[in-house]
Amino acid sequence: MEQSSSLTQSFLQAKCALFERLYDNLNERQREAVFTTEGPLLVLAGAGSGKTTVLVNRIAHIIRYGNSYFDDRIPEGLTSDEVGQLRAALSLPKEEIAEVLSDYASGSCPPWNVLCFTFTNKAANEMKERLASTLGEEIASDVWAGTFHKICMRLLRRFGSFLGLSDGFTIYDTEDTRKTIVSCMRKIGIDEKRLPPKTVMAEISSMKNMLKSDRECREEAGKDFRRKQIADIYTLYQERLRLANALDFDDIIMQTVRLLREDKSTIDYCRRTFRYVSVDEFQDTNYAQMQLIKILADGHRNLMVVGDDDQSIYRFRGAAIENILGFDKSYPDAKVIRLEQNYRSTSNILGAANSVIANNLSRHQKRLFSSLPAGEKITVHACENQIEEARYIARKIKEMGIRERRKFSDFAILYRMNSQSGFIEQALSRAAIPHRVIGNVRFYERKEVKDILAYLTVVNNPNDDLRLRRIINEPKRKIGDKLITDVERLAAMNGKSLYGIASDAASYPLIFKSAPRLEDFCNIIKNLQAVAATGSVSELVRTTIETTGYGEMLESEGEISKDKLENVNELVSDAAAYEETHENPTLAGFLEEVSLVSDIDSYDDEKNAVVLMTIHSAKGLEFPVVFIPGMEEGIFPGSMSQDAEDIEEERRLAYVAITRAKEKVFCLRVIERLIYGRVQNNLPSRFMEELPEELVEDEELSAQGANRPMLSKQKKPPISKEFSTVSALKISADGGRSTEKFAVGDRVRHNVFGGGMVMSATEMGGDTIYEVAFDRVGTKKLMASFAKLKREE
DNA sequence: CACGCTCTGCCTGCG
DNA sequence: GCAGAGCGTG
Repeated sequence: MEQSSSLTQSFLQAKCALFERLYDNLNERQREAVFTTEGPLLVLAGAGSGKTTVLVNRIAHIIRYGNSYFDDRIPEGLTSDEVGQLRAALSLPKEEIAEVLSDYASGSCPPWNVLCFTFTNKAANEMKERLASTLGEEIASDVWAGTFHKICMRLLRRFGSFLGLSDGFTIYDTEDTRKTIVSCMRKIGIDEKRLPPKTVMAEISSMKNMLKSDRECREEAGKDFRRKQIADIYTLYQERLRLANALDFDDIIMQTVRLLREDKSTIDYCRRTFRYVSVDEFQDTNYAQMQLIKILADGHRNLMVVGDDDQSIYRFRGAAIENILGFDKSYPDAKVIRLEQNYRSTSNILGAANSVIANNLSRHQKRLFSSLPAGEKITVHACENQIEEARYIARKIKEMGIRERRKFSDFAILYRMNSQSGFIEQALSRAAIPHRVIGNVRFYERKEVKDILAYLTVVNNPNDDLRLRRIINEPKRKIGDKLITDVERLAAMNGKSLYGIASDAASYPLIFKSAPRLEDFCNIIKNLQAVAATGSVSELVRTTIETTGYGEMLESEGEISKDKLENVNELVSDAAAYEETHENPTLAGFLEEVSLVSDIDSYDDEKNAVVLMTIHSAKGLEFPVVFIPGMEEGIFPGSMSQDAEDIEEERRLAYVAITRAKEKVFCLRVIERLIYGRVQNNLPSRFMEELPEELVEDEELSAQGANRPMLSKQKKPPISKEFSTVSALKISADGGRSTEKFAVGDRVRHNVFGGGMVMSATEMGGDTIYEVAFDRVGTKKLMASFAKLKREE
């Protein structure tokens, strides 16, 4: 007894020591997260704290060893010799330790029992690649790793018939959704001016994110007319989706939750399959996704979520930061592990980022630290205008490229909005600096690409009226609006799809005359369906371009449509690439793949080029040198952010931007900004002011603009003759002097427009122009001497 | 039915 | 300042 107890002790010690040795490239906290395979686990992973490493190692660990680290059982018939050998194994190279451990591990887990939600496809692919290098290609490919949408689509394709979804259902993108909603509104007779489709879309989307059906939406609306209208549109919209055999992005999640709640065979399958569930970028999940996670994880309760509340930047899209802030309420027994050591950025950069984010109130308290040297200070710089700002960036890239022998791919330019890229692209081109822009117009959203995809969708799912409408007269086939409307009317009357009517046009007197044209179109589709049934996807794409006349149309347009032709042909190679990377390539699979890619998925850090993208896209990436142009009030934070919560989100965005950098950060701003065709003089961003002075190197005056006075923290603002901005704080300080002055943030009242809030104040020719966001009529610019603004009590 | 003119309305953006 | 939508005309 004595003997065996000490043997047990020795064995367990040796086993744990071996596991620790196996992961000695991780720190203690990271290792703990890897070993904690059972039960709910929240990993609060600060920026650059090795979150992905933990996630990958943990999954590999689960598959290989299960809960072996904490499992106190010992293998049967273990001898003291074996334990001695185990101890001796500590000196072996890691691969051999791994071998030895698998002999003694008490558990392992088939890869298909492991589920991991990632934020982008790119993250999922990277994860699979990293798993492949430790576990081998075959095992890695059996892990369920993907975005919420990918995983849900897999479940919907398999079990969706329960919900009435038939094979080959379509995914509606934002544009399809918008068009459908507009058409629903017209049907009901709701004025698009009074109720913008954009608002309706956002409302319906947020209802779906809250898992609310149209019925619940209507019940909640009560007497609220507007909300009742939205509920009506919601109902009709869902009806349209159902008829078209389509789902929108929000439905993919919502319907999956429904499926799991209502269909026993689905939930049984999932509970059986997903023994281990992990979620990356947990701070950006929404309510529906959280419910999905709970349903899936509640069988085995082996749920690990990783995230950083400070990097939650999708609130505007429904992400519920409460998911991460209140995880311990959903799972009171959750273990919490904080990863606070940053391995990415210099301590100056981290100090700057910490100091900015410290201004946020709603967050998990934590303090990231870096063991890297101080490094360079943050450079803060003001330029005269956006052209100068762009040139400044180009010049710095050249300088640092030569002096510090940097590659172009060391540099990233991260901005608040895509429209900021234009000037910078120009400057980089002129300076012959290779660069790539991520985002802007997404490839799959270009008209010509969407047109070809619409053909493919119709081939796959002829009932998709929306896509059919898109292409029935593209290229022109003399099928005009009048005729389409007639076909639509017949379709509604007979309960058929547009295609159903068009393919049988001769039987309807109303459109009998046009039957040949409609039937010609249907024959094109039928022929393509035949190709789809026998040939490859890429062949189908090529045939589509040829037989629909689309390619011919583009060719005949010559030079103007050269790019379009290229894009369309690019689609053929995309299809070929899809065929190569998938085991059972199908048209439906290709279309799904295409609907679910994001622009960041195409980012390839191997290419030696400067990269331009929004801060949102840069989440999860890192670069040696980061430029952040447009650090101005009204841009970053944007003019749309008003309440404290919006500002906190913007601040998190600033935090994300700064923490992307490993070695150097440039914060840039512009004195005179041309925006929406107007000149704006923005104040420096408050986030710039929040940088600690000792970590900042002020390079305020650009070489070109040195002869002109500039705004700076210390200097008084300049009063140039025709146009200049006065610091809002200044106005506030001088407030009570002569005529009443208002500061940014003040509540004011206007005779006609009513109450509102001052958004900006600009001195101009002795007068002050206030930009006021009125509660009822939106934002207006007013001259102080005319507007007769009063302070609102 | 196609073209061209005017009007509007603008962030970020999973998939 | 620019693109996309709506409207009127040839």
